[in-house]
Amino acid sequence: MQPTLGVARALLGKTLVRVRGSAITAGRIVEVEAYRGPTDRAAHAAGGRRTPRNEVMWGPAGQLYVYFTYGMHHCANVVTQVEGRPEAVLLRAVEPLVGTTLMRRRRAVRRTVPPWALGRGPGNLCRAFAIDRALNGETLAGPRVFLLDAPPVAPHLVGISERIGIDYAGPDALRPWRFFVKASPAVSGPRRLTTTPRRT
DNA sequence: GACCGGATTGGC
DNA sequence: CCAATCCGGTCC
Repeated sequence: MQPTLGVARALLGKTLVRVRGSAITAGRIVEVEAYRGPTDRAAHAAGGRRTPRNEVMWGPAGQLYVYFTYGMHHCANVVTQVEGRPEAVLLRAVEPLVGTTLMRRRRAVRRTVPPWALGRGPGNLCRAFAIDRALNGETLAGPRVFLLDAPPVAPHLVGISERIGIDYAGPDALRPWRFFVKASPAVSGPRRLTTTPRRT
């Protein structure tokens, strides 16, 4: 089983596809973050916490872990390890490829918002792709959500930084577990690098 | 059962 | 900088 940092890195460039009835949206994953089980204070499974909300994280790899936060946003993760080992990769941004009109309607944004911004940020991504808790535990090989494989993004094109929005995590807030495609306009948050890209 | 704060976002 | 707006986690 590939380590979660490797999965995160490998997810960059792949296409996320969402099918709902006849409606199809798809986008290229350009920003992700790794969250690693009990020892990661930023993770929902920090300290070994196992609750109804994060139960899917404790399950096998290849499922979607979707949670609701700030009273209004959903965040989607890919579970990455075997049962009993709660690690996941948060999908933070995609570049829309298919269904931009539908994404715009779901987002309910003004026409001045450019297409490349429709999947920028974890909450916006979920809204554009109609991902909510109904998809928590959904397999990523299923009819409603799946990934299309793609060659890895070349290391020199990948930025690495601290994860966003986890200041409460103490020293773990500094871990360089965010990966993004440097050239993509759809990347959310700062592009400052804390680490030089390397093999993972 | 109460209380606190969030893996966010957009507007001022 | 800050409000929005529910829910989950924690502790009583």
